[in-house]
Amino acid sequence: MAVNKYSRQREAIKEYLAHTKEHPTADTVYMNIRATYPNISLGTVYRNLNLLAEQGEIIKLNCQDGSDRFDGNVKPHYHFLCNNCGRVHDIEMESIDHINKIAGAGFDGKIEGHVTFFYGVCPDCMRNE
Amino acid sequence: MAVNKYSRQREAIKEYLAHTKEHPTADTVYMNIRATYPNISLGTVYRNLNLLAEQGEIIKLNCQDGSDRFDGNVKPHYHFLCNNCGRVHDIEMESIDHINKIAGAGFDGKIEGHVTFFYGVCPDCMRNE
DNA sequence: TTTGATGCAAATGTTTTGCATGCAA
DNA sequence: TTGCATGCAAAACATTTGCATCAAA
Repeated sequence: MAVNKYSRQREAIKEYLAHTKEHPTADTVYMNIRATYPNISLGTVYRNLNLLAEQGEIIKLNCQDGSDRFDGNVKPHYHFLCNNCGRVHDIEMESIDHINKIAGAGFDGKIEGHVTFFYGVCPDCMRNE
Repeated sequence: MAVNKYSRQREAIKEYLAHTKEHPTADTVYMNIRATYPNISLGTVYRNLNLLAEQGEIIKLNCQDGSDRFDGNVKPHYHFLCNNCGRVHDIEMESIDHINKIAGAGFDGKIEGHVTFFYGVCPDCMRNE
């Protein structure tokens, strides 16, 4: 695979994702990067998001509400989707990898991992109701 | 909310989903129903799938590969996505609802539930490799 | 120079919607 | 009859892609 050339746009996208906890969609990334690079195109944003995700520098979240969102935090962690405001939060929690074994008990295939989304009401929405 | 009127198309969709374990996409449902009702339109298929899902008669699966699929089995159960053939299988397993508590321990919001997808290699693909 | 990256616009794939007509109640 | 459901086609979205140009290396 060819090595990436430097590009200001890609750096800006990485930088933005590294400093936000918003779990933005591709379009939201686009809007934010445009504040700094007004000429950046949506195509470039998509190309770079996919490239960075393939290379493991960011994570592409296939959210339960159907949207794709991006996360600059590549450490394994879980996510929470608020049914009220629709925002995605990180959850710090102990490992639940043992559920792979539980699932494997009644299944003849090979279970390599799992993806889990929690949902409910987020702290912000609980306060403001 | 108005009560549904009977429609052969909607019945055919329910019937089809009740007897398959394929977890088909909307387009696959469309293709299959067309065998019986050649004039059915994709719009009708989408309208009915969404209607049935809203009413809890079928389940809309937001699959980890990005596709939306439908399941006629509304009993709570888990799903497995094969990384090799891309098919979705049902998994019979004991409850793992305790992970909601584990997640709640480090989170200030209210956790109402979770959605989990397991992935790996399915039994069919393990045999044929 | 060479070649990957970009901006732009067109193309693609999926899902939704408007509307006249059909059909269940 | 009434009004929900349908078929059809157009519209709406989200994402990808072709291509000429730009800019790292």
